Formats: sequence, C-alpha cells, structure tokens
Amino acid sequence: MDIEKRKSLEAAGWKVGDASDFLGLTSAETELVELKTRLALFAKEQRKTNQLSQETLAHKIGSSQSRVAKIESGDPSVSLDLIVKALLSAGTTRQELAQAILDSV
Amino acid sequence: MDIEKRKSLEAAGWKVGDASDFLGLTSAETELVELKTRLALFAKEQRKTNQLSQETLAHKIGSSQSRVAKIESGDPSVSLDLIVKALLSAGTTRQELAQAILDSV
DNA sequence: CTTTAATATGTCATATTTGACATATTAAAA
DNA sequence: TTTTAATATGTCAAATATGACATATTAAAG
Repeated sequence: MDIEKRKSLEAAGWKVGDASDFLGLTSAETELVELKTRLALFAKEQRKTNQLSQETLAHKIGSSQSRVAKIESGDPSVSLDLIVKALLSAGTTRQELAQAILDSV
Repeated sequence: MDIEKRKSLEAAGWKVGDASDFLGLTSAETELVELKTRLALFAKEQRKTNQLSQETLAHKIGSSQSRVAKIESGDPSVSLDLIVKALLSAGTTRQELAQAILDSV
C-alpha cells in the first residue's frame, strides 16, 4: 500500500483505525475496502453498459438516485450487500462478478 | 427455485417480500440470498481448513464467538461485508473467493 | 446562451446490523 | 459417567446503513 492510495482512501472518508491511524487496519480490512472500491467502479461500468440511468436502477433495487450515486462513488456508508444487489440488478452475472473480484483495483 | 429451497430459506428466517410473499423477491434479491448462503458455508469450511476456532476468528475480526456462529449458519442478520471479512481473515484468497462465487449453492 | 436530463453531495429519521452477554447444546476426552 | 472445549441460540443497546429529500453540479441538446 503506497502513500497515494492511503491518501485517496482517507480522502474518500474511509475510517482508518480509531481516528486516522491507517496502520490500525488489518490486512483483511484493507482487502475488503479495496474489494468494495473495485466493485463500486464495476457497478458504474455495468449500469452504463446496460444503458440504465441511476434513477432507473434505483427503482429496480428499491432505492433512490442519490444512493446509487453513493454506491458508484465508493461512499463508505454503502454496504457490500447493496453494491452487489446493484450489480445483479444491473444484469451482472456471477461469472462477471467473480472476474471483477480477481481484477486489481 | 423449487418449493424445498423456498421452505429452507423461509425456515432460516429470510425476509420474503413484505410479509411472507416469497414471490415478492426479485431475481437479484434471490441471487444475493443464495450467494450469501454459499459464502456462509464456505466461511465455515475455510475456518476449519485453517484450524481456527470460532473464538480465535472472532478476535481476528473484532467480534464474538456467537456472531461467528451466526455468520456460518447463514443467519439473515449477518451482512455480506461481515461474511467476506471473516473469509479474508481466515486466510481465504481473492482467487478462492471468486471461485466460491462461481460454485452453485 | 437556455433548457433539461443526469449525476453528485449533504442531511436526517428510520431500519438494520453489530458486538457482547447469558445460556443451551454438542463433542471430545479422561 | 464427568469434565471441558467448541459451537449454537436468543436478546438487546449501540453503531451503522438506509431511502428519501433538497439542492448543487455537470452534460447534452436545442
């Protein structure tokens, strides 16, 4: 993990240890954050590929446009459950999901 | 989705539509439930493979033995975030995670 | 430029998830 | 059996995620 990636995660609002101690994150926690970030980007790609507006996708998942925007921006208030629900609702297959997990951030 | 699978999901406490209308689940929601169920089973396998007790894994993820039991039993109160954190903390690689997603329930 | 559709950002009351705890059940020794 | 370690189940206050809303910003026409 280089300094630039650390800065970008902190800038995005990710909690880092108790206050701002980045070293407080276990490697599993860091991996999870990176995985969620990757899937957030992928969710945006997939929605566009399937020609859906954020508003349309929001209705499909029973949510709102603003929350879809938060999903795609990697907002730390968004759960992995919601990211995956958005992906599946946008037409992403399990195969594509699995491949996205293999891709690095 | 056959009747037996429906019954098993409902018996496990999964919310189904507004009250008990199973048909109220979208296919994306059903896929997500099945995915979480698969990963819950996989989490139990991985913990055992790596010779960890629930108590030990609980400490690694900053949680408790009882919640690890809930993760592994597919309890509906457990988030996908927590399931994946448990997997990664038990030593599961991204490759193994991706493969588990491809496996059917 | 102006209009209009799409996306982003901030806030908040409500809903869901959380770790912790007590306690029950099961499994493995001794 | 009895003891002891491991796992399961139920509950709850606190923490976190949620949809909804207002509004700002951006993009695409016209």
